[in-house]
Amino acid sequence: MREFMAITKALSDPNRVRVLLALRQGELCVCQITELFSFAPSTVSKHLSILHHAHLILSRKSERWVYYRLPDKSAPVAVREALDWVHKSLAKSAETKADIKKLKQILKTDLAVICRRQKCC
Amino acid sequence: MREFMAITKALSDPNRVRVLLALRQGELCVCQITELFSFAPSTVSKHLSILHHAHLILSRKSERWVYYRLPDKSAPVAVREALDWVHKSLAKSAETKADIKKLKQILKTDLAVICRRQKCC
DNA sequence: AAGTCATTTCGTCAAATGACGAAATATAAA
DNA sequence: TTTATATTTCGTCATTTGACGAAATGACTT
Repeated sequence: MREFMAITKALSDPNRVRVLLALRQGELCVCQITELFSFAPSTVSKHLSILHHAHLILSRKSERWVYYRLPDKSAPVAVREALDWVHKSLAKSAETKADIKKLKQILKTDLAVICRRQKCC
Repeated sequence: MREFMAITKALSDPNRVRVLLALRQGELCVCQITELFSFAPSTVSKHLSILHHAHLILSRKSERWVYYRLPDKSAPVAVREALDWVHKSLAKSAETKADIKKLKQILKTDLAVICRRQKCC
């Protein structure tokens, strides 16, 4: 029950759901997600930690960056089913399409450039 | 997206999830659910209205009482999948078993008696 | 037509949530 | 070893949420 509620609470914020849908395109580092959302890095980090706590995403550190990704088949059943449900329900939504479009642009740009950009404005 | 978030927000409170699991036993009226939860009737009513708004439950008025039930196959896909996911994840949990046990006792008692009982203490 | 009763709506209040910026942390670069 | 940089943690604040009781609603009974 506690684990299940961690999942539903994680899914109860639209921006966290957007993260899950964005990660279907492949793993992303915090600054790429921050760029996608136009939120403060600390805000994005908090959202990611809530998703991570619910085991809906996994993290990996490499060089200067922390990457988050969706879990594989070995994830708990409740997690896998939640992720499938989210994707099935929203993959075709306008919001998801817009995010994926913006994400494609972000992925074209060098990581270091994106991160540095977030310092000034 | 809006409909989907209505569902996830509805599922983000454990008491609302408990309602969905209880309704697997068959339709229940507000005072029976109130009895199960030991909350104020107004609180239960609010929870039910949130579930109803997300289309996770249906309502029916008969004689003096309002009955709530789970929807049938004709419900939206996202709703059906959510309900299946909840049930699959929690049907065997300790909390669910305890609720069902208490519910069986409640169902043995006459509706009018239960409702009247909620006036005094 | 008035009264009763189950439920809902409204207003209030404490607690939780989600946003931010500043400071702390940890790792890579110089 | 110092500096730079990406991320996280912390404290603050406005908003939302979930609880309650009181009052309103709406449908049977009488």
